This record gives sequence, structure tokens and C-alpha cells, in this order.
Amino acid sequence: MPSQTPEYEVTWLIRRLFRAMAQVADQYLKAHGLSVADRAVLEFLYPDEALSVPGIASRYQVSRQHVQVTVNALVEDGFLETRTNPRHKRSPLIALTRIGRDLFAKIRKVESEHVDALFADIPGDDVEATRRTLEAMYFHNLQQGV
Amino acid sequence: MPSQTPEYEVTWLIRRLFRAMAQVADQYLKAHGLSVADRAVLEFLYPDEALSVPGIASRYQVSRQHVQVTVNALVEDGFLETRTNPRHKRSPLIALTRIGRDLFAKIRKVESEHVDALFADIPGDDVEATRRTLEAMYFHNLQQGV
DNA sequence: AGTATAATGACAATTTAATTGTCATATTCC
DNA sequence: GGAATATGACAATTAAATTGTCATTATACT
Repeated sequence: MPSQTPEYEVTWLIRRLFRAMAQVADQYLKAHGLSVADRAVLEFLYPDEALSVPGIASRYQVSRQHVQVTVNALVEDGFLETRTNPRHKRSPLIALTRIGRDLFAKIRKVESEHVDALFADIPGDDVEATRRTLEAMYFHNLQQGV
Repeated sequence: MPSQTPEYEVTWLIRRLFRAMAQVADQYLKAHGLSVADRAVLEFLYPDEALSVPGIASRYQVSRQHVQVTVNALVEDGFLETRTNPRHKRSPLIALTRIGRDLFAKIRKVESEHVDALFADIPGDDVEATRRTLEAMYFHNLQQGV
């Protein structure tokens, strides 16, 4: 609600929306026994990416140790599996199992209902402009560390 | 980078941008001895709002106990002050002191440089469409708890 | 007014996501 | 072949926030 430049308001809204979305996500993730961190890892691999733990960490921009712990637990639970990594003998590629893929698909389905509700009444052009803008911001950020 | 509906991508980008922005914010906030939670409280009161602790908590959508601790520390540090609350004898209004206002203004100045960099190359119309869209999402959320 | 109900501040314990540090070992690259 | 680096495992720590509890004080209703 602060009235500042539109640019500032966008950053403010990103912060607020993130919190609001996370609170909702927590609810339905808990129902599947997943944490937000679990969800983030599954999302990076869905539907059929195969990345090493350090690879996930660098994309997720999170410490590799944290990703390691999360991945280990998800492998233990049968949602992820390890595959031999042609580019590195010691560090396997991590990929979704059938079960993990089905689980995430189900989560996405629940999520899409929330998302649809959130975007009801918003014109498609505005959604597209928003997507374009946020993407540009994100790439800008990746390049410059802003 | 997942290619899904534009709506889904927007939510994905909000999550990613929040993380990226928080990491940058941490840096310059630390230089002023502030946490992200401190910043959020100051932002709610800037430039001259006066709200009770439970009032801040409900807008911030965070537990009142958490806000209380944060506010107490900021009062202790001289960035916030208490004022008598005409609507509630026991729960004072919280407002920025001169020092607190100056501090937050300084933070905003640093921030605006980062924000400007982030939005370089993005057309004003797109920024406005993004602001409008995110605002609609936020109000939608506030009303329906989506 | 008087009283039941709710709100507030204070304090404590707990949870969760994540970082940082360290170590032994394996791997890559020159 | 050897130096430098990357990886996985483990541990300790940090930070943000929640939940629970309690005594006290307001508020709202009849």
C-alpha cells in the first residue's frame, strides 16, 4: 500500500505475495508430507530433468549442503533416484522416480486451482506482460547479482 | 525456466525473485544492523503511520508475538516510539522516530539503486501492467485467503 | 454498572529453512 | 603423476517465525 514509484511497488508486492503464497502452499504441502524445500527440489527436476546436487544448488541459489540433505531424504522416501553421471563419477545425477513425478503432478494440480483463482479477472495481456517483466528482472538478477 | 502456463510462470518467478531480492537486501540491511523483519516493520510505518503491534501483525500477516519482539527491539534502539492509543488504553501506537525515519529513508535510497538496475530496459507500460496485476493478485489473496 | 469475553504484552519453547564450517575422499585438469 | 578442486557426509549454528501459556487489562453486552 505504500504509494511510491511503480517499480518500488512491484518489489513490495513480490515480497507480500511470496509470503501469502508460501502460507497457502504450506497447507497443501504438509498434507503430502513435503516441505517448501522439498517442493523446490522436485520442481527443479520436473518433469524429467536430471541434475547433480551441486547443479541443483547453483540453480536454486542455495548451499549445496542444504540441497544434499533435502535430496537424500527424498531419495530415501522414494521420490527421487540417482543415476550415473557421465560427467562426474562421484556425483550422481538426481531425477524423479515415477512415484515422485506422480506426486509432483498431483501437487501441481492442486496448486493450479489456487493459481487460477488468484488470476481470475486478470486480462491475459496483463498476465503476459507480467511474466515478461518478471522474467527480465530475474535474468537481470542472475547476471548482475542485483 | 519451466515452460507452463504464463500464470504458473508468474508464481514461479515471484518465488525466485523473492529469494534473489532477499539475498541482496540482507547485505545492505546487515550494514545497518537490521534484519529483514526489522525492515518490514519500518516499511509498514514509513513515512508516518502509527499502528498498534497487533495492527502491524495483521497487515504483515505474521504472529503478533513476532512483531512484538521486533518492535520492542526497535524501540530499544531508538528507531520507534510509542504513543498513546486513543482506541485502546493498553496497546500503544507504534511510530517511527526522527532517527528511525531517517534510517529508513537512507535504506530506501540504497534500495532504489538496486531497483533501478533491476528494471533497466523494461518499458514503463510493462512495469505498470505488472504492478496492476500483482496488486490484483494481492487483493484477491487478502480477500479469499488463496 | 457488572460481568463475561476477548485482546494485549511478556516470556518460553519449538519449528523450519538455511548457512557455515570441517573432513576424508574422490576426481578432474594440467 | 600431482596439485587443486569438488563432493558427500556430518555437525553446529543462525534467523525468522510459530505456538503455547499466563497474568492483566480492556471492551462489549445486557
